[in-house]
Amino acid sequence: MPRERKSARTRERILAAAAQVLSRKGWAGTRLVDVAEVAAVQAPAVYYYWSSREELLAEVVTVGQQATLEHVVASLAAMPADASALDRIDRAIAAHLEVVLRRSEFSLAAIRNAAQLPADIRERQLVGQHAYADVWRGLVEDAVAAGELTADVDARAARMLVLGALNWAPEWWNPERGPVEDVVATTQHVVRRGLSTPR
Amino acid sequence: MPRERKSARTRERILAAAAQVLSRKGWAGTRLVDVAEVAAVQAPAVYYYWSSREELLAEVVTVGQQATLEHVVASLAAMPADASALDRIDRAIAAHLEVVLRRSEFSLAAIRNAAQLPADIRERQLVGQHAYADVWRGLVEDAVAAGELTADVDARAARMLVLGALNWAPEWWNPERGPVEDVVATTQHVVRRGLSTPR
DNA sequence: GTTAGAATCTAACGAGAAACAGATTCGAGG
DNA sequence: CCTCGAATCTGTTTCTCGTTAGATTCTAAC
Repeated sequence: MPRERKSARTRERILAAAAQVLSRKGWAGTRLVDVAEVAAVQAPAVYYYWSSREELLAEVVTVGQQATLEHVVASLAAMPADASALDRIDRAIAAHLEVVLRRSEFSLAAIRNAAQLPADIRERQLVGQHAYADVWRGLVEDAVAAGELTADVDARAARMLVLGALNWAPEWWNPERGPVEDVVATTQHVVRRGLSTPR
Repeated sequence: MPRERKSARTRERILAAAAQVLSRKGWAGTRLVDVAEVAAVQAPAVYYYWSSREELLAEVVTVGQQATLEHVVASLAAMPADASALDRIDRAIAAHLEVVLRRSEFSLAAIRNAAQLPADIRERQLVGQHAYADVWRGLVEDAVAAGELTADVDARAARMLVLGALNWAPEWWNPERGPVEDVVATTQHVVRRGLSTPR
């Protein structure tokens, strides 16, 4: 097996281990020894791939954040151009939940630690967060403009309530309770009713 | 001024300071020096009131958790006995939001750190969490039984989606954007529509 | 095989923070 | 005033953990 591959795999293993520990122990509580143990490696091996603990953890957060943005954007891009605004919201809900429930360690690490990041990293994180918020703002605005979505509630609040419900899902869902698809369906159902124009 | 009062006030000041730091820095990142600085006291003063750092932080979490439970239960108890199930849910939403948005430091400390608690404290915390979940389970079951609430979605998932939206609110709401009452109204509106039986 | 470089380890240092001990100030009652 | 105890501080100890240095093993190419 080629050298590059093996090295890259070790790097991924450490990164995944860091995500796991970070999501459970928090930013300050994540010790390199624990990360190393999960990755089946000694702590100093981390310094072969990252220049500091902070950089490793920052990468975990970035990956966790980007994964959601990219998957949602890609899912939306894959839809037919004439899809209705509400259908696009349904799709975004599904995509968001798929990431946070399936790649939950990275997502959880990013979500749970957002408020605890050191100032400089927090700043970078906010940029990505705003980019993602823009996607949803667009989705909601389109739906309101198309009359498919009720205009009698504060759009920002409504949007954040939905995102809150989505981000919270990993806290209570676990695979043993049933397939991701069921949660997705329920969420789409509730959100669609909650936001759509009453007839 | 009586001695007891002053002493009790210092204790409260330290506890509030701990809540503030804990909500921003996370369980492991909360240093006694920082707490002490916010409380305008030296670090060892903490040991006059608590036997360890862990006990202080645990109390913050307990208070943050209990505050929500108690306020919601008290609000529901104050309602007329013949209130409809949906009205009771509206009231619970309002009460929950009032606590997490107004007493946000304790709530945030409890919510954000729930997953990072040391095992023994986490266990105690789960007991309270289940007690609170029971209250909501009851609310939802009553509404379904009364036919005021749609029975065609998974009740547990729906309940957790709502609680997620509520718990997430402090992450995006801030007083400058407008009064708590507005958020409460929007939330009640969206949830009521999201869960109620389609006509 | 041998070697060079990549990958990983073992051992040790040093900063930072919790906890403890003892000294000190403050404030109410005699 | 003066004293006694409550409340808080200063100085010190101990331990944990990130980081560094240097040694060591593994692997691909010649």
